[in-house]
Amino acid sequence: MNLASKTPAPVNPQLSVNANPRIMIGMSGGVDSSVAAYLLQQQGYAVQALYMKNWDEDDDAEFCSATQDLADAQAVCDRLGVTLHTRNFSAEYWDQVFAFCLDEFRAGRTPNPDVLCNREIKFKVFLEHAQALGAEKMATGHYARVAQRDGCLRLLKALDLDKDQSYFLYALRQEQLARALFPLGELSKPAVRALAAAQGFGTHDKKDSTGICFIGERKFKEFLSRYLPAQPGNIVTPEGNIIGRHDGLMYHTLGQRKGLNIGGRRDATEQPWYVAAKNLQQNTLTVVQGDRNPLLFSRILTAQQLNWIADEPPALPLRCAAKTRYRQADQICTIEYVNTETYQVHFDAPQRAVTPGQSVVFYQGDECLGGGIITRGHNE
RNA sequence: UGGGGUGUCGCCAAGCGGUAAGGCACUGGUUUUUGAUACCAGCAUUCCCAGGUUCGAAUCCUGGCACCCCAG
Repeated sequence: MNLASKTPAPVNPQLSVNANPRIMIGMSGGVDSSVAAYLLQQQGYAVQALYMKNWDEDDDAEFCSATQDLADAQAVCDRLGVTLHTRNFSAEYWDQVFAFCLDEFRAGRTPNPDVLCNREIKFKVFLEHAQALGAEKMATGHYARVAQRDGCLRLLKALDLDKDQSYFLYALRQEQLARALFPLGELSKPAVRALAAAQGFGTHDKKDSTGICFIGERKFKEFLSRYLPAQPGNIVTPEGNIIGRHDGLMYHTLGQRKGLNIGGRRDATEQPWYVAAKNLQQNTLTVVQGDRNPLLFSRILTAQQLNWIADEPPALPLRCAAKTRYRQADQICTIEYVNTETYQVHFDAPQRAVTPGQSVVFYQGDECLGGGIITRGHNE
């Protein structure tokens, strides 16, 4: 850790609070942010923590888990002698993240709330409050790295490629990265858990949380139906045969199998059915059989709202790699310029379920170049 | 109400006298900080109903009932 040379690790952090850089760690009550806080302290930072509650829970289960998360975060902070602040940014989350997502669902697209949440909440609202509380920098438990290279900050994949979360961070800008630290970027998940156990953190064996950040795991359709009421329509084949009913296009996404309720048919094979397209005008869901069905694949995608981590777009066309979904293996592609707002990505191999509203994120080796929102997948 | 056909899990469907395959759907779990996908597990003591034959019947017989097709 070279940081040690810049800021000699104090024997007792309490004695040098004023001398060391002040940092605010976003704590969720999970093992990752617990260990991140510990590591920052080891590196000599004057650490304070901020627990955010950005969703006013609407059911008891969520309330309980939020309460437990806060208690877990507090326990870790107590152990580290770190002050834990709490803030409720529900209004900001709703306005900057959720309302936009609802609009996207209404438009038949599939938004990624967490990409937005990082840009608008964690690395904006949170950062501003951290600074207001006296911190110079902020940190999170994300698995990603930042490095200075050729005069600007680069976002790099985590060393643990199995946990790499750079996909969710592609929408950040230089000024945000300049204030952010990711202490876990060079550690493996097992190493993080081992550190947590060694420190006696109760979170060391806590199950990783999944689901939309701050909202948590939900039964998707049931959850969304509270905000977007059912709008039943027909499920059709590409030939136009009606073979079922759906409760609303927004409850399904491209490539999805579950929830179609299509059983065996005399006129079809035994393969499962998948969503191939949505038709908003007719309110129909087009489905096809077989997870390798050609109608589920796209060789090209069009993307907008691009963000380049390095601020400037790279020279195009550019051969690089891309992911159209989190945890997907890198896919070789060529990025082509269409106009200032629009780019096309041509994949060497057809991609399954390229979905409007989702993010395409570009990589060159271990560097995340940026990404954008998919507006459509196509083959020519 | 003459002839023919069919009735097995929510759906498709094997079985054809030896003690209920499989797929889809669904449910649960694993993986996963989106939505998905994938993977694993569960899912008919019972075969339209009632009798009968048999050591033994979803499978054979009889009688009902229902649906489909062709004739009316």
